[in-house]
Amino acid sequence: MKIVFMGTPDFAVPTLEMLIEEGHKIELVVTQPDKPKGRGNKQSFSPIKEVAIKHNLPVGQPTKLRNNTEFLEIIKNIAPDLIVVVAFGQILPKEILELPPLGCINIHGSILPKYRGAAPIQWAVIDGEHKTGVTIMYMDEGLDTGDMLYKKEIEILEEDNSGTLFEKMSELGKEALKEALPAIISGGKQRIPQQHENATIAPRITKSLGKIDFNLPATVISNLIKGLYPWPIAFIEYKDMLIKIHKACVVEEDSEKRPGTIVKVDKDGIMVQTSDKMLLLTEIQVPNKKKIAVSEYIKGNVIEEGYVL
RNA sequence: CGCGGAGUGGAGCAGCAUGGUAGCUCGUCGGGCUCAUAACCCGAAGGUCGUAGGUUCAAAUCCUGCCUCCGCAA
Repeated sequence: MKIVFMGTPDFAVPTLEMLIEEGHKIELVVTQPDKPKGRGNKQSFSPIKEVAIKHNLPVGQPTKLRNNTEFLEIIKNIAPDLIVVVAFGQILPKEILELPPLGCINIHGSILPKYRGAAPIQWAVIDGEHKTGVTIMYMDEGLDTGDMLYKKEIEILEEDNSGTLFEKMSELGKEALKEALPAIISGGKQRIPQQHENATIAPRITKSLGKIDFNLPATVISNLIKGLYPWPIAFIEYKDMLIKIHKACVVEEDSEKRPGTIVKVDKDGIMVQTSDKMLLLTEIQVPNKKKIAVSEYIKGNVIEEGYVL
């Protein structure tokens, strides 16, 4: 069986490695073009490209797929039986979707039809969901609207953030696909249409989401901080400084001060009043510096108690 | 040539424009107070100020090269 794999970030890596280990013939690995990255703008490969190179697999990096006849020809010549797409970052045009006899399969990071779109994992954390999962689905022309085939759930723990959940779910996605593969190869008899009326959208995360509003309840803010970790990181404005908040926890106490008031600063962290309880900021980052525990930061810097954020 | 920041006792920082005894907070060690303590008081140890040169009577501080680290943007 000939497979074309499309994917880009770390999230897709376990799945690609699984397909290789299972002995499937990967005819082509498609990933996003190399981009200048890091200090000095050095060119860098996507994690998926790294894996492809390691296994001597051919790599394709089209800038766009839509109206790209050249790339379409390449795929046609390969004549894949199946295309597997994991966090690829581009919409597949109809011509490609219709090409493989076994279809185009996608691993999506939510229990569809909830959280369709670019950032399902982050939004599940931000919304304070207690569980989420992955869905294996047949792709169609819509945004994560295709027929479903298999699901696998996972609990979102108190200590989870988007980063930890990403790691767990990339493994979960791999397992789900592994388990669903026999059904896919046999022709996909169990297509389950989505209940479109229950769909919700998880749009791309932007930095501006990260501004913390202390007029919200502590739990909501805590979820936001966890959902935006490890990127783009929630932040506060303190005296003309943007301070990123990497980690924080809810404290079950109410100081009855105005929301946003810095109630106390010590080695445990920065205690801030919210609309209900208090939030203890424990790991922060000031401009041009790396992230640091508050207990370290206050050894040489001052955070003013009583200041209102 | 993407933009920018930084290298000072174990940690986090100040000092540098106006060169001249190396300072602060924390930690460590010793002692004291206390029923007790991560609290408080007293004391101590610990630094070739990244590196190589230059200017100078004198350089953490001014000049030049080099090394290393970090943040942002994507």
